Amino acid sequence: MGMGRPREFDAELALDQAMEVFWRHGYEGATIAQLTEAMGINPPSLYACFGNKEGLLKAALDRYTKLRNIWMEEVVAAPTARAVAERMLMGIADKQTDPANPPGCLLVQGGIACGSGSENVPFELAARRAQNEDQLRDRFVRAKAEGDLKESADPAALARYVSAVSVGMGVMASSGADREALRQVADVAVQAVEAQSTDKT
Amino acid sequence: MGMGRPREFDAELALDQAMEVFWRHGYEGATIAQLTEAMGINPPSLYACFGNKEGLLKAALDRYTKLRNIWMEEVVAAPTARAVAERMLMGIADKQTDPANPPGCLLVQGGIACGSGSENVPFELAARRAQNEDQLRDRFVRAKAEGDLKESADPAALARYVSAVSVGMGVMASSGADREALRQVADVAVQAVEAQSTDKT
DNA sequence: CCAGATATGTAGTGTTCACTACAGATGTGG
DNA sequence: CCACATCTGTAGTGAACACTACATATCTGG
Repeated sequence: MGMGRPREFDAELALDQAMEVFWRHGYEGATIAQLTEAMGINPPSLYACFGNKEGLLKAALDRYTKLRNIWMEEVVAAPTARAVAERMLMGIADKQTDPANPPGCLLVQGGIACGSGSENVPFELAARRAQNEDQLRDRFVRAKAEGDLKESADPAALARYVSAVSVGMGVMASSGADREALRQVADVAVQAVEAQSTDKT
Repeated sequence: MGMGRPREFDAELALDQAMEVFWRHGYEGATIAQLTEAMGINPPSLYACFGNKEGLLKAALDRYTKLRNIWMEEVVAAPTARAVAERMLMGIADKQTDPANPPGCLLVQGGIACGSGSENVPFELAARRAQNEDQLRDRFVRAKAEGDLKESADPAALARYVSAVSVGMGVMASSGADREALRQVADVAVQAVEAQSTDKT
């Protein structure tokens, strides 16, 4: 009972290429031909390794959120709620206009609305955005407990707000907004968090 | 030279139905079969009237933005920059969760990323979102001239910010956020505009 | 070096897509 | 009532899609 022929491509590297195609064209707009060409493999290799197109997307999303979560750890490590929001939104402004990647955010570009055979793709993306929002909410809950946020502040609402702004910035980035424009948005957005904070020093 | 057989369907009514299909499934996710069924016509009638699928989308967008601009007139008629932002974002929260329409905003759901034959669809949507942003900017320029906004305020950045928040809210609505959740986001968001205002009475 | 197992490349499969040819229906102008 | 113009319904068209059958190649365990 041998172990069979080993695969000739690097799955993670191939995933990075697939990720970029989904990022640029969305789930439905990305074709298997584009994906296989970008990945440098043929369709049978893709299907053997990832099951089907949706499986490939999920694998790409796993990789994307994994890297993103590492960054989010740094974000929520900021000392105050205001600093968290600033670090998050300024970082988003930079990342979404990084020329190394397509503009915007994969969790939005991947597919907000889909056709009748792919209804769970938007659902899948939304679930991963919600994870992000939960991390923010937990951090803001702590900020409130620490007296960093006002007693009247609603941590869940604040987290939803920051999440909404970052999504909106992503859409703007994908339609051509440059880094400076996004930073200005982030700068204004942070002031709402500041308004909910206690120490405005 | 006769005038030919008159069309048997109401073009505006048919457009409303097509709009809803694009709104729910996006440009690429919407099929001609779904569109014609919703519109109550057959493909040749669609093509005779709107040219092709993209022409139909543009016609639907024209109708959408026309109705939206009427509403935007009411929004910018609010007395202060803060009131404009509040009226806009609270209205967005309500409209994007109106059960009479699909959730979210057609200018986002229509297609943020598209495949290789439809690159100008996202561009088209972005152009219409930019119109909206311009209306806000003009209003905020006026607010600054009237001393309603601080001297340090950047009307263009504020308009971009409000626009970004509304887009983010739209994405959230399409992924299940209810009206109350969106109103909370709007409430927080308005505070950033308030922070740029002079009279905080 | 052989048997079993898995990967690869070529070359398709059936299905669905946007779009249309065509014939018949329904109007207007003379 | 006739010539002409436009609409409508039926029934497709070729192209592109996600996906796969199959023969071949390359590994491991014995």
